[in-house]
Amino acid sequence: MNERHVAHERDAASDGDNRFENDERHYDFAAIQDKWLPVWDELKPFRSGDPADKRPRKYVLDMFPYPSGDLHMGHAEAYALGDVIARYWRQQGFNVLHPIGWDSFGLPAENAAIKRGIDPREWTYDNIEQQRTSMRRYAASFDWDRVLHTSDPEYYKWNQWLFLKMYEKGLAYRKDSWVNWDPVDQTVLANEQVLPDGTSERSGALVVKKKLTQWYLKITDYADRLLDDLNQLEGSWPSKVLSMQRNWIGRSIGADVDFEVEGRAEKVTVFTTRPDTLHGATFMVVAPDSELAAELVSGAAPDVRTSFQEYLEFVQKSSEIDRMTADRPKTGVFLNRYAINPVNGERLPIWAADYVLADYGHGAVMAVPAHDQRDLDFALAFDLPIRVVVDTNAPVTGAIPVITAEQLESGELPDDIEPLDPKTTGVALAGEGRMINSGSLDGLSKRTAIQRIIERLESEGTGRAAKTYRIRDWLISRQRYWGTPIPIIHGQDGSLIPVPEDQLPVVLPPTEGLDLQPKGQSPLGAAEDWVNVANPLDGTPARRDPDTMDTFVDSSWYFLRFLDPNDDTKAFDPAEAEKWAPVDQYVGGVTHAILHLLYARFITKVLFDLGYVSFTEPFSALLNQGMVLMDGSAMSKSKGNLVRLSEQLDEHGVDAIRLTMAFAGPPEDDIDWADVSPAASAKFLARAWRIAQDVTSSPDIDWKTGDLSLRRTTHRFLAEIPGLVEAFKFNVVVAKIMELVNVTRKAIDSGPGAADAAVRESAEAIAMALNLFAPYTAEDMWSQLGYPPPVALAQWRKPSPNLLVDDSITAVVQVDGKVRDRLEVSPKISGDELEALARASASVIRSVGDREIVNVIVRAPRIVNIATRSAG
RNA sequence: GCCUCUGUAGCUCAGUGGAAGAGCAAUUCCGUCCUAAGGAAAUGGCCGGGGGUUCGAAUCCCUCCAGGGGCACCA
Repeated sequence: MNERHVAHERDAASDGDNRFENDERHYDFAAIQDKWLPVWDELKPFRSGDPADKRPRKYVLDMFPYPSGDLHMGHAEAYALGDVIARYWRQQGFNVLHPIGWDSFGLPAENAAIKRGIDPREWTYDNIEQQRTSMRRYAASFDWDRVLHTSDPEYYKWNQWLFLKMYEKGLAYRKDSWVNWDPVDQTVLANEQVLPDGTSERSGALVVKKKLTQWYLKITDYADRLLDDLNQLEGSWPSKVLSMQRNWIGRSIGADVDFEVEGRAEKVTVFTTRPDTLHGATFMVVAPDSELAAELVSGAAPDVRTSFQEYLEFVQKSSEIDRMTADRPKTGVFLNRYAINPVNGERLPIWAADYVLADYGHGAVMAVPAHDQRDLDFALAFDLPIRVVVDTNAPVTGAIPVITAEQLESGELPDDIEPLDPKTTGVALAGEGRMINSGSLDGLSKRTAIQRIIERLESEGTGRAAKTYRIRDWLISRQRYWGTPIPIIHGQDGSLIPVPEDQLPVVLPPTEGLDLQPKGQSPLGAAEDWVNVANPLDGTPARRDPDTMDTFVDSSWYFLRFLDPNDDTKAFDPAEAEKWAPVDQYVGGVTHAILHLLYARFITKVLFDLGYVSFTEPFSALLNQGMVLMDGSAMSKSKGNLVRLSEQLDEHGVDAIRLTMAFAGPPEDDIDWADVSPAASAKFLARAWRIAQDVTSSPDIDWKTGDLSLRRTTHRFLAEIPGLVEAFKFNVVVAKIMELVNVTRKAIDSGPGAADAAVRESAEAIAMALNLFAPYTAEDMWSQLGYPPPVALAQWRKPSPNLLVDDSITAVVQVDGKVRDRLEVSPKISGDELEALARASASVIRSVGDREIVNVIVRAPRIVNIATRSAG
C-alpha cells in the first residue's frame, strides 16, 4: 500500500527534486518497469523465427488463454512458471519458441454478447487486447511475432480443412444417437465435457439425454494407440494425468460370448472379462433402455410387458446423479425369457436391470454372482442362484497359501481369511484360486482357465477374445454461433457434400439480424443468406450445416499453427514442424487432463497418419501448475475472496508477484494467496538489487583474485541451479538465490568488501538467476553491473570444477551413535588414518571410558562410529 | 470401496542410510530527523504415531493415524 503510494507520487513528480531521485539505493519497481519494457519492445529478444539462427531449438508452450476479461491470478501463476522454463533454456543457449495466442471461440463470448446486445467479436477482441497489454507488462517472454486467435477466419479455415481431411478418411461421420444435452447452454456436449456427477463441465447444469443426429470424430479408432502411447510419456507427464487418461480410455480385455436365446433366431452376445467363470453364470442381465430389452419383451405376456414398461419409466425418470451413486439397491425386472449357456446348456433367466449400461459392451452381461459383486447384490435381492466356480482358498501354484501350518496347528486363523460362501457373506469372491464345478476347466488357475475357455469358444464358434473400451467417439457439433462452421453442405436429397477446399473458409455470417438466444438449434440456421447455397455438385438449392464445432477442435492442433500463424496457403509447414515439434515442454492446468490433452493427442496421431507430421505425441513433457486459492478455496467474486491481479501488480510490482508465484511451493501444488507474502518478495528483490548497486569492481576484473570462500559458494550455486530448474523445483531455486544474496551481503558488509571480484561474480550470478523470475530487477542489476541488455540472453556460467570441491571436510566421530568429536580432515583421507585420528581424540577416549570397543565403522572422510559394550 | 501422493521449525518447503536444514514470519538489539527501508543476533524440532532392520534411520521394511488427488454399477 505505502509502496504503491510512493511509486505513484514519484511518477507524478519525476522531474521535481524528489529525494528518492537522489537516493540510488532506493528500489523503485515502477520506475524499473517503465525503464525496461520499452527497451525490450525495441530489442525483441524473444523472437525465434530467424532462419539464420544456429542455436539448437526448444519449444516451450503455455496453454493459451480464453479471453474472458483481463488476466487473473491463475494466468499470472501459469505464465510465470512457463516463463521460468523458457528463460532457462535461452540461458542454456537454445533458440526458444515460446508463443502465445488466444482460444477465442466459445460460449462465454456468445453469452456476454447476448446479455449486452453486442457482437461476440467485439467482446472477444476487446478482451484479447486487454490481456495482450497485461501480458506484455507482465514481461512474459513471448515471441510476439507469432500471435494467433482461433476466432480469426485465417485460423478456423484450417479447422475446416482438418475436418474435411478427416471426413475423407471416414474419421468424421454423422450418426443418430443418445447425446448429452446441456439445457442451460442449449447445446450438445462431448462425453468428456460431462463431469462425473452428471453436470456440464461448463455451465454446471444437469445434463440430460436427447436423441439427435450429430457429427462425431472417430477417436475410438485410436483408443489402443492413445492408451499404449501413454507409456512413452511415463516420467515426463504427471502420473496423475496418465492415470486419468488410462481410466478414461478404459480398455478391458476379455471375451465375447454368444448365447442362444429361446425363441429368438439371433444369438445375444455379452462381453466379459472373466470368461473363466462361464460355468458360474446363473442368469443374464440386459440394459433396460437397450433395443435388445425392448425386443425381448415385445412378444411377452401383457403383465410382463407392463412391468417392464413401468421399470423402464422408473429408470428413465431417475436422474443421472441417482444412477451414478454407487451402493444404491439393485433394481430390475424379469423378462420371462431364457438364454442358453453355451458351455453347459443351462437355461439362464434374462432380466433387465439398470446396473447394466446400454452403451457399454453389448448392453448385456452374463451374471456370475459368486464372483462379481454387482451380480451378487442382484442375485441376493431377487433370490437367484449362486454357484461358486473358483475355489479362492485353494492356493494357486506360486501364490502364498492363505493359511499357514502354524495357524492350523494353533487354531489361530487369521480373521481376514476369505470365506467360501458368497451367499451368506454377501461378498463376491474376486480373488485368485482354482476352478471347480467347471467341467474340463476344473483345477486350472484363473489365467489358464481364461485361455482355455477362449480357445474352446473359438473352436465351437460361440465366442472369441475381445476388447472393449469406455471411451466414446467425440461429438463435435454444437448448436451455437461463436465457433467454426462445419464445412458441409446438405443436398436436397439428404446427401452430404463437403465444401470444396478452394471455397474455404466458410466464414461466420455477421450477427446483424440474427437471434443468438440459445433455443436448441443453431442460430446459423436462421441466417438465410448464409445457410442457403447452391449445391457445389449440380447447382441445386442446398443448405449449409448450421452447427459449429466444439472449440476443443480449435485447440487440438494450435501448437502447430504457431510455427507460422500467417501462412495462408496451409495449416502449417511440415518442414517447420520437423524443426520445432513436438512441443518440448507444455505447461498448463490439470483441468485439461482429459479433454484438451486427449483430443490434441488424437489429432496429432491423425495428422501423423495423413503424413503431415513425423511424430505421434504432441507434447513431450507436461507440467501441471496448481491453482491460486484464497483462504483455502477457489477465488470467485461471489465468494468475495477474489484477489485482483492488477491491484497486486500495482502494489508489489510485476517481479514480486512472479517471484511469489514461483516461491510459494512446488509448481504443481495449489497456492493459497493468504499464506504467501508478495511484500516479502518485493523486500527480497530490493535486497538483491542493492547487491548490484554496491558492487564497485568493473566487468573486466579477474575472477581469480576473488575471495575463495564466496567463489566456492557462487560456483556451487552455478552448478546446482540448472538441475533444480529442470526438475521444476523453482521454489528451491528461489531459496538458493536468497541464500546467495545473504552470503554476498555479508561479504560486502563484513567480508572482503564490495570491490572484491568474488562479490561481482556472485552479483552477476544472482542477476542471471533472477532473470528467470524477476526479469525487470534482473535487467536493472545487469545494467548496474555494466552490461548491455538483455540479461535474458546472457549465457549461464559454467562452474569451475576445482571450486566445487572443498579442501577440507568435517568428519564426525560417534560413540554408540552419539556425536563425540568433529575433525577437520582432507577429503582424501584414508579410512585407517581417520580411524587413528578418531581413536586418539580426547573426547572419544573419555566417552569410551572403560567400556570395550566391539566394532568401529569408518566411512572416510565423513564419519567414524565406535560401538562399545560394557566391559564386565 | 480401490489406486495414488503427501505428513520435517509458526508458514512454504529442501534433505532418500552417516552432524536435522533453507527461506519467510515472529523475537531482541543496532541504526535513522520522522516514516518506510537497512544491518546484527538469538530463539524455534519426540522429522505424524508404534514396531522392525542396521554400528547408525527423517531416509529402508511392516503397521496404524491424518490430509490431498484420481477412479468407482464399465461386466
